[in-house]
Amino acid sequence: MQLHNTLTGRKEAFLPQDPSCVTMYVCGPTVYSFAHIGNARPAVVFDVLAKVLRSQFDKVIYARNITDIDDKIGKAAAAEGVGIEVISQRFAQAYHEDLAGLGVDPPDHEPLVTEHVPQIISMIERLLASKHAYEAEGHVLFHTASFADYGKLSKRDAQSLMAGARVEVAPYKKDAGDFVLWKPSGDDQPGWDSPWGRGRPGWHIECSAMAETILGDTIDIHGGGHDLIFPHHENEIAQSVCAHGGKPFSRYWLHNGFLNVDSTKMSKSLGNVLLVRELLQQVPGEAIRLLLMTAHYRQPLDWTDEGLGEARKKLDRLYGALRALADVEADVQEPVHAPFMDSLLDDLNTPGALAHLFELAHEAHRSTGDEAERGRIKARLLKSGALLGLLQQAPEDWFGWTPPGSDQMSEEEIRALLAQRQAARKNKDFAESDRVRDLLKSRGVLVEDSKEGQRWRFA
RNA sequence: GGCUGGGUGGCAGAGUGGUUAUGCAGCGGACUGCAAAUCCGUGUACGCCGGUUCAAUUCCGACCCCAGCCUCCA
Repeated sequence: MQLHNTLTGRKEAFLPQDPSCVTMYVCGPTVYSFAHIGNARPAVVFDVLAKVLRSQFDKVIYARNITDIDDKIGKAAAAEGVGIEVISQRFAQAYHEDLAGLGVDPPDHEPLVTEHVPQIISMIERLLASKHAYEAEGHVLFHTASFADYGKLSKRDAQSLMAGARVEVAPYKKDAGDFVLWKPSGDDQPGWDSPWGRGRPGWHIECSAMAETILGDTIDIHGGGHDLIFPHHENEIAQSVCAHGGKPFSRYWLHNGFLNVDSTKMSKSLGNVLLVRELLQQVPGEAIRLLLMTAHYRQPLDWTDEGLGEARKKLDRLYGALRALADVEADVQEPVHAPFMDSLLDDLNTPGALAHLFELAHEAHRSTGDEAERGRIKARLLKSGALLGLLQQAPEDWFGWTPPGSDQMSEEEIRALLAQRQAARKNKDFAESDRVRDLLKSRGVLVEDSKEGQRWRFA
């Protein structure tokens, strides 16, 4: 398998340190509000990666954290006059619901920052002992000048980074590029007792400590959004490498590209933030998932209504092929479609893989008569789809999807009208037949006549 | 300014030193009572300018645009 490694800027053969077990850590959400579609992209990308890895290796340990202590959470809690755990639990649960709606499997581990404070403190103590960190005015800071490789991941020159920092530099920092490991908490802020007084962890140390706790000193893959390369991942490397006596932190770094909405960055001020849960009210989650895979994971992705409509049509096409194979059993012996797999093994090329899936759909419609061949095609479609987290529901369920709470016709009503139309057609009363079809169409129900009889689906 | 990644047919979006991406849309045909679905056929696409090469969209260089990061952010 080939993966693009941000650390080297190249595609490389992926070889885990333990050939029988892959370890992967992905930065998860800070739970202070509902997940938007941009949050969904890494979740889906690394879900696909996990599925592909599981198909190639005996064991995969995938950890994705939840940041449940953060000033934004504190702010939201203060605004409602509740404890931070009320906010973080509410939105962590919402996050789980939203991802389930997108067919994202839970990771093997989902560590909470609040449950790893002792490990965080331990790591900071080690960094202080080895002089990579220093205490100042109740804070503990990481001294970036103490780590020669600082800037390697983001390809930034450490000297110019520190010299060129434009932000106002806190007076207690030795160097502008130093970052906080521990900060003091006021009485009205959440905090934990520590050797440096009551306080709370800085953002970057959390991931280092949780990855260490769950996956060990050196992990195989670390993932996250492109925007996290600097400073978050750069800082994680500095902390972990220095706390582990120079051992590498992550061997491969993977970053997904950003998602724009109508060619514009999503932002609250522009009012174009699309929440996953709102989209799930409008279209099937599978369509959202597929749209997130239509561009290569490292490329930027522009989210548009047109794109979402196309994603639905693509699934109509794929489920249409499965429906055409409804009468045959999938051949369990048949492996995943080979060209499809090759695409995925080439740095997770989902657009290429999807193209091969469409070629299979074409084959499905062309193959007639040869039962065994059709059974193999069906198996390849289903097994390949499973790797992407697609095509796992019954075609009739896909075509019968309606938005929650919509006033669409019930299946009984539709069936009754179809029976009426069938009777009219039998009598060659095509005026009546077309009247019923138009009536259904006006209610969003499209009717098709196939050799197996009438079929319908919601528009 | 520094760093990173891009500019592909009407749209979306892969890929490749010489041969079909794929999907949607369009056009012609088949099938159909008519449709839909499906099938068959159909598009002289690779930012600009040089260079290397028998051959470049694909490699190299310059240029022009675009996006992201450099500050919390997936």
